[in-house]
Amino acid sequence: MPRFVDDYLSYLLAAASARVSTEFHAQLRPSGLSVPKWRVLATLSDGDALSIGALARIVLIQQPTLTKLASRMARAGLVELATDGADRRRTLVRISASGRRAVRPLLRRAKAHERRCLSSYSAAEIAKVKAILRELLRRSRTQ
Amino acid sequence: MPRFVDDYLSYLLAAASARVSTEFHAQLRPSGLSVPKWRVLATLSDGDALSIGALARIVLIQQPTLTKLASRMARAGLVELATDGADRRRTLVRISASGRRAVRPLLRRAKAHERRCLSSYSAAEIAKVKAILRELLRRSRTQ
DNA sequence: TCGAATTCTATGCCTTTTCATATAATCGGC
DNA sequence: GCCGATTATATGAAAAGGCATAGAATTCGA
Repeated sequence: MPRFVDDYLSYLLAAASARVSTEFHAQLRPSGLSVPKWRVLATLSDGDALSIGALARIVLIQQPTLTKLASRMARAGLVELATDGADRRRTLVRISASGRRAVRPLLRRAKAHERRCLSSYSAAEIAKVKAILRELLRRSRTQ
Repeated sequence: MPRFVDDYLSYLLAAASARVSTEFHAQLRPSGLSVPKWRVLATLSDGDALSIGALARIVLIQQPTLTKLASRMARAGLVELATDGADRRRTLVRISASGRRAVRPLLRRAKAHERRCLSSYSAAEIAKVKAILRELLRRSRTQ
């Protein structure tokens, strides 16, 4: 007997997400990074500094939680915090050299992990799913 | 400039999942249920009792966390706990009458919310995405 | 049927998150 | 330029979660 959740979009997304990221989580352990820390570093790895609020929206963490996470990461030397000169309410978060060193090998592993997860799908299928996920995001953002 | 995460499957899944369930979360607030409580009740709503471990796997919560959540929910009268007679290591969790009353309107709302999220996709697209998500789950389960 | 190995849940300690709100800076209209 | 409204972040107390492990029941092989 199928349960309610078995056909429920929200559940399928949560389950697929949990499965994929839990598998990768195991690869994270040796580096000592938690999942939230990894997400922050991965997000900051290829861009410039972001404000607390902007970063929180991207990494799917609430603002007060990110404020605390960022300050722990700053204490650990993974990121650097600075007040935005243009808008002094803002705190900018930037990846540090040491954060960059920590995240570099993980980015490679993450890409490899994704390839494994998707290895049996065609490029067209992968593109289709990603497009639908992006579209779901875009749509709900503007609602 | 696209960030690393923008094309990263794990992120797209997490983001889509977060977006969809956060929207629904707002509808959950009046009932006083947290997302984990809602998931437990929705899972138990259409089936029989489940053991702590089986339920934890379904609702994507770790076992010690679920042990604590279930006991809070039992204290709140939403579920009932009982030792499994057939295997006395097991604790069975069953939805109570009051839990059922609490979850019934939410199940309707959840279905409506899902329809809204997916309203602009064709039936074929929806089926395709759900199939791929289920396949991702099936595959990683057996690895 | 005995005992080691396995499975299932509970627990304790510590870390992290949440919720509500305070504080600080900026914006907009006058 | 000033003031109320808005936006951005920080903070504090309480709740929840994570990890390691203990305890209890079951299983399986000899």
